[in-house]
Amino acid sequence: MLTQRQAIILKNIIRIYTQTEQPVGSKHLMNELPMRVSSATIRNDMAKLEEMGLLDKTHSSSGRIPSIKGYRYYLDHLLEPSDVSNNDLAVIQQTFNQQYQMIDDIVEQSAKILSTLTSYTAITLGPDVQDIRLDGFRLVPLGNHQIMAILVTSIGTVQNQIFHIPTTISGDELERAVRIINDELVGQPLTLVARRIQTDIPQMLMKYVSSPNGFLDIFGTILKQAAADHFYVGGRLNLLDFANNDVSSLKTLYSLFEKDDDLADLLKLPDVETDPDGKIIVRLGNELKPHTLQNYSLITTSYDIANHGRGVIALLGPTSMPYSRIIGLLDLIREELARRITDYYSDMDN
Amino acid sequence: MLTQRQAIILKNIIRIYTQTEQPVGSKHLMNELPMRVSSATIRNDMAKLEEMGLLDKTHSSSGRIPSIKGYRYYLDHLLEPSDVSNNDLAVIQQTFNQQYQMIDDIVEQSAKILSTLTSYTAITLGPDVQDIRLDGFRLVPLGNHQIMAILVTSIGTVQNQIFHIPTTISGDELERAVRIINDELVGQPLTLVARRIQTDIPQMLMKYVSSPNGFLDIFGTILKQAAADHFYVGGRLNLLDFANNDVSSLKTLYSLFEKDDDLADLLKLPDVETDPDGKIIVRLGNELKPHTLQNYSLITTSYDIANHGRGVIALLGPTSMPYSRIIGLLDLIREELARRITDYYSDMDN
DNA sequence: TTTAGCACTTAAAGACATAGAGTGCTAATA
DNA sequence: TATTAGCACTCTATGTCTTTAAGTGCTAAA
Repeated sequence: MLTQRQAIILKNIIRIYTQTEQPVGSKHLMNELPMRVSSATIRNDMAKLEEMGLLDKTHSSSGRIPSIKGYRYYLDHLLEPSDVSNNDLAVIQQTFNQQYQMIDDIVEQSAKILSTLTSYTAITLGPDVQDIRLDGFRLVPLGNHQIMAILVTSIGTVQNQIFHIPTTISGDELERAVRIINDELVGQPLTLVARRIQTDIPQMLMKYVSSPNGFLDIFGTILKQAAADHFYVGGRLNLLDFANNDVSSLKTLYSLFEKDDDLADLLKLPDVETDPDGKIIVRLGNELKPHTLQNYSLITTSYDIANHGRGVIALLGPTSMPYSRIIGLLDLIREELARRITDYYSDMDN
Repeated sequence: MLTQRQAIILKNIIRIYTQTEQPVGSKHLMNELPMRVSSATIRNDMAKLEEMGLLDKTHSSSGRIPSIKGYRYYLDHLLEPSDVSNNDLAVIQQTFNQQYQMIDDIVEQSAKILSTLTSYTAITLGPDVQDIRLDGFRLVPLGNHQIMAILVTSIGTVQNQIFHIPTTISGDELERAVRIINDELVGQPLTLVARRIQTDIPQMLMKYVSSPNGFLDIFGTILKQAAADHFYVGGRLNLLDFANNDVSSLKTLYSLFEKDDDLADLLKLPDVETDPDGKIIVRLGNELKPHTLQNYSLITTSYDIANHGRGVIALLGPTSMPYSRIIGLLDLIREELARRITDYYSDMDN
């Protein structure tokens, strides 16, 4: 257990180190503490904190820097989120205020706001409703043997892709196939739809369409896209500032951002199901699987939309972030994002 | 005028400097020349080349590095493109060989290949036909007051975007409006279409549709997208390697890649109209407007598709590139890209 | 015209001294 | 008993000096 003074010392070393990125010495720290103690006393406490593994030295006679364990202790026991500044508040309100064409635009916008205000890199994911249903499927002939396949889901997201179709498939057949898909599958959860196009649907199509395989390929492709998570990354370029010229880690991180599956692994929290209140979770580099993230810190949280699932907000930055401010900010944006999406749904319903 | 030996010396200094990034000294160079001369002779020639401004020194007793003027001279008078290696050739053939859904996929693929083979950053632009015509316009209702607008051009490119429509516009009206647009404008060049929706089309719509403005906004938006240039950038991450940790130039370059208009300014060659044979043009940093590009070099060329316009291929790299190899490579990819697109068109026509 | 030879220049690397910021420990103090 | 003043010690950062190696320019001979 830490004494109260040790806690204050740890807290302030972390605060100062975040600002200066330099080891903090006892004399310097003396002038930064809320109470008056001598540098020798601070030195004694620092030695104890180091013994406990909460502080490190860069060399035997250097000042102290927080260790990973020290950060962990700080995050678990000492951190108090601070209020969002008026300036930040104004930016958030103003930037969010606009007309959105679809939910994903709001989600994307929140990643932009978060990255702008923090100068780190933000990642957001739209609400992941367990029972997203198929709302409609269209094939639009574009001429030149091209068709555009469009799939709309019950939460308003739209997937589309252009396909080349061989001359052997007639427009008539396609139209019949689309009608069957819509008659049979609209209103059903995407998971069930995915199962059924493997099982009974092919036979059903067979009756009316001569070669259902090409058609099912198209539908399956776009269905898979619709069912997959789509992440938005804001402030990619900020990474250049806080990755200390570590080109190799930059490369792997940028590649990571392109792979939605890997991002999902990284962000989906193990206890996201059981944790109802969207708690903010900070994971330090060593606690993350890809060891590329060693010197970074990842803050994740989730937001709830009543009856419309739960999404994820995350922030990637250096280990030495001003956590108080950042977490206050994240909390506000979480609420704001949820509110905007809720508004969007209620606008849609009337 | 350079003597033959001076030319050889300049050429070899550039060659060695490209490999080592170190100043080249007379003794070292002596062992790298095709003929046997003493270091003193080389020193004399080097002094003359420096006098002419073709070489620089980093300090008074250092070896020589090529000056910008030296590179310019080399590019204009000494450079001989080398043949593409068998290995590169195999990569190009193999990577190009696949089924493409649309022309832009081929253009994008060529940017990827070029950046992979060079380790630099490639930018490509699809063929820019003067008389791209409107091939069709569709509005697909998606439910929830959303519609997808789709515009197809005569060269097979497709633009689509989702819009929110107010309840005041009826589906019937939209359908009528779409029919009028297609009847009146299909087959006409996009430039003319853009003009006509400012002039006579609004009145024409007025007769059949109560409020044509919302509709024209949608059509105008997507028309503008279809008429704009769409660039593909390959090997963005390679920039991290050859930008020497210059974070600020990295940021401006990455931002540049996002702005198609700025890229167009940069890449569209002044003499692209008058130059029929798609010559390869190298522009060094100081010859480019954005002074962010000071330490880089931009190689541009164009490719012709008979009756289907002309596109642009570009490569951004450090000033000290192995130009012989790069230019040979660029030339081959230019031909290959043109061939693939031509094949695509002829496949489409039967 | 070319080359050998030589004096000169400079950057890079190592050796060394010094200042400054920091520590740990001891002994005195409240 | 907890705190503090004092002091010896440690390590980095900085500056100076020296040496080495790679290079140059110039001169005189081939």
